[in-house]
Amino acid sequence: MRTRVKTTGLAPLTEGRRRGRPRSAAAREAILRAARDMLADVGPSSVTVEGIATRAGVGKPTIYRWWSDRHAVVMAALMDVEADAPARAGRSPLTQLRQQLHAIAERFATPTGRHVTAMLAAADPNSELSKAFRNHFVMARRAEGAAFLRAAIQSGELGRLDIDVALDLLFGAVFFRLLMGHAPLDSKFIDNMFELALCGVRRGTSQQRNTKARRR
Amino acid sequence: MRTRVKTTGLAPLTEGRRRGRPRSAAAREAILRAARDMLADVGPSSVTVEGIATRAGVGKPTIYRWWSDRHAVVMAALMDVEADAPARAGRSPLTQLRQQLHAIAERFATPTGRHVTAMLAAADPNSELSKAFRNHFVMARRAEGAAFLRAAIQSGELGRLDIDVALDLLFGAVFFRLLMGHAPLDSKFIDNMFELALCGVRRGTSQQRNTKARRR
Amino acid sequence: MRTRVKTTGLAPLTEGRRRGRPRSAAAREAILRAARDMLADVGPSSVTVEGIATRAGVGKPTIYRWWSDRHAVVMAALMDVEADAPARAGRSPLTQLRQQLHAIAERFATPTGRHVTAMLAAADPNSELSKAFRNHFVMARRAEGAAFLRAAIQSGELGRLDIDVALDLLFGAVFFRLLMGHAPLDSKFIDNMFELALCGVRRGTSQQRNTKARRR
Amino acid sequence: MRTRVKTTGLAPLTEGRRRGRPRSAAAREAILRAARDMLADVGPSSVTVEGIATRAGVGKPTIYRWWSDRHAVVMAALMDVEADAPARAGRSPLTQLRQQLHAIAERFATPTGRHVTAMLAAADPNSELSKAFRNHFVMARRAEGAAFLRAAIQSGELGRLDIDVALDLLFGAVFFRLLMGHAPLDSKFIDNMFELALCGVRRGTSQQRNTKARRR
DNA sequence: AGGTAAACGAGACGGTACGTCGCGTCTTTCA
DNA sequence: TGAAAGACGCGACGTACCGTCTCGTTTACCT
Repeated sequence: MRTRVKTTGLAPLTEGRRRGRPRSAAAREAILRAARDMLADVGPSSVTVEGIATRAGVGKPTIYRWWSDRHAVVMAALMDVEADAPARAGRSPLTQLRQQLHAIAERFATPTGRHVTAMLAAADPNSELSKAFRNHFVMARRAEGAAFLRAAIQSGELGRLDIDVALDLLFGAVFFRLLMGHAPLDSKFIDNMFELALCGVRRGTSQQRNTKARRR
Repeated sequence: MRTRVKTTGLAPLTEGRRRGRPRSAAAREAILRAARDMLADVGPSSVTVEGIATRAGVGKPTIYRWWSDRHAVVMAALMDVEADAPARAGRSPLTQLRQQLHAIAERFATPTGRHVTAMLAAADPNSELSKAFRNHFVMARRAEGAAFLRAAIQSGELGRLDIDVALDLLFGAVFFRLLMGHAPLDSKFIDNMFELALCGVRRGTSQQRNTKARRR
Repeated sequence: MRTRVKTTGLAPLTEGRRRGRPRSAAAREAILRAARDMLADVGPSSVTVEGIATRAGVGKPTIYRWWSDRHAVVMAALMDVEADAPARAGRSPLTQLRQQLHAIAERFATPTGRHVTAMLAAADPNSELSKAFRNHFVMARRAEGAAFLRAAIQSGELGRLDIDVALDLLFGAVFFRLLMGHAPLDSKFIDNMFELALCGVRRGTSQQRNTKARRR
Repeated sequence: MRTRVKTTGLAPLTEGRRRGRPRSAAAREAILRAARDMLADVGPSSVTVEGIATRAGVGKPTIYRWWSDRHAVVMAALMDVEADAPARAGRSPLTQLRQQLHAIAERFATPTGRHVTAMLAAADPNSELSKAFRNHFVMARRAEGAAFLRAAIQSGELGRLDIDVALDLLFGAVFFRLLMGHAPLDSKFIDNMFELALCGVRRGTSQQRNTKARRR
């Protein structure tokens, strides 16, 4: 039989040592590297399977052995950006959360970041891959953010609030600027936005300071 | 010379009566109608120029006379969705703003709405058409929202705040759920999100009342 | 009614003075001139109606007012090559015939001549226009040749022979070399061919004399 | 690299076993068969690549892998008519030559024969393909005829003559009637033409007999 | 001298076919 | 037996011309 499991480029061919020549991990890496390079040049919708194959010095069928279709390869290539988020050692949970938002903004403000955003929006929202993609890029961060928020509530920095709603406010604002591009996604915006979103449930005196700082 | 101005389907060939046979507005309409119909069926990336031409009873070159490529036609078709604006006759500016957010959520929750969102994110962010597209769909609403916010501040319903930041919080949260799909974009969410975003700058006691009133 | 007589570019719009603006003979000439120029550049199959119209500074419909389709215009343009027939003032009818063959060879050896030959062969053999074309170019010459042959028989230069057959031999040989291009269509060939074709029915001793005389 | 050798449908992809999937000879045959069928229906200028592809159950690009453009495919299809030349077992070389001319006339008098003639004349006379085409169809026969003529001279049936000139007379006459269509290309014409062309260099008594037979 | 009807240039129209590109599959040979 | 090479069927792309159809303008004739 010819059919073979597609690993979607995520799982590392476990399943207990097959017979015959093993799949070339080198080929897989070359493919991803080529795809990443091309993405940087031309954007996701202009990356072609044939282009990747040529650039990676690989046959097209080898690509299709690992991924089910063009979309999947491109997504995999985008997922492969370095794992970032080097464990911000901040003071308070709230400060850590704010720093995280800054980091995200920086990360996605690059051309590649734009491509990721584009793929996020363009893909069939119901596909398994698309979900994995969203999960990998956004929801994982959002989960981090949730931890910070919970910690802040625990520590008394914040009053009671719906964590999901708060996260969507914060992350939404960031990605909205990213997608629309109507105004710069700079650190000032993040601070202001952060402040406004949470000022109603803030405890302590940092509130006033920040509110002043925000004034233009 | 052969080259001719593409009007990007927006401008109506003004510039003072050209020579030769005028372009057929009927053909243009038929094209857009056909494109819109196909969009509803299959999604933006599966709409083909040949399909549109056939369905509209139009030659392919006529399509390319009006728009420069496939992308442009599809965008134009999506822009053509009825201008809605149901003239929310709300009480206070803040209520009106909240109702607007509900309306947007409803609108974009449809398949066509998803398509619009996909195109918004997928298109080359620097292209003229893409900007027009974003402007037409999102920024126009955002501008409406800005008016409500200003009115609310004027009327004393809200304290001082940075309007741009507030808008990106509100709209960002809506589109974030739309894109990520990690949680439902229901009216409860919108109320809660609205509440949290503005609770820090709210005046009076309307807070509790609104939250209850919105329950269905 | 809109329909109008196509004159096939031959008849000069007689039929008793129509009303309205008369057709512009200048436009007609410009069209033919443009077509002829383009023929010389690129060959019959690459001459386009749009090209002619542009080059002649004329609208396409004006072309179609005079001729029914592309083919007809091109043919008309080819027909328009000057009527030549330099009135060979030869001695004997046979010499005149031979000189005629030389003249034809010279005429058709040009690029335009090749184009004429191509059209001769390529056109639908049953169309009216195609017949007129063949008639104009080849059969008219052949008729001239027939006269020479008849005169030669009358004068006793030639014995009895089937004139049609003899003409097809002579003209066929010329056009065969023209089309096939396997060997040069030079004057030596024509002399030799002429000699061989008729040597069986020749009277007198003119045979040797002619062969020598023709040497260059 | 993407570019690939076009074999012009003549050479059989030899050159020492290429890598990758070999070109499908079956597809090539199907293409030619489809093209030949369509030629019989509609004539060379109405045969379309898309039509061939559909009829042959083949993708358009496959056609362009074998031939460079429409023209080349049609020519190849015409070349593919069965190799004929049923080895005329005649008596004398001269009789064999005459029979050959009859055979040619018969062959080219069919619609397909007309198409061949049309292509012969219409194609760019300098292209490689065009030369091959002429060679295949006409010059190969002419070479056969040359052999007959040489044999006839050797055997004393004919006196000395320029073989090239004689061949162009004979073949020219046949193709002239074919192209011009001013008179039927029947067997009587061929006999008469044959007689007249060679009567001057004929030996023996067959001359008179034939000459009488020719009279109408 | 003015009307008026046809021809004019320009160029958009519905079509058809072109030749190309990319998809995802298949069939070879090579390592 | 996996991988490179690359041909395959498919189908859409964007372009070139075809021959027809408006447009607004020009030009000669005919009151």
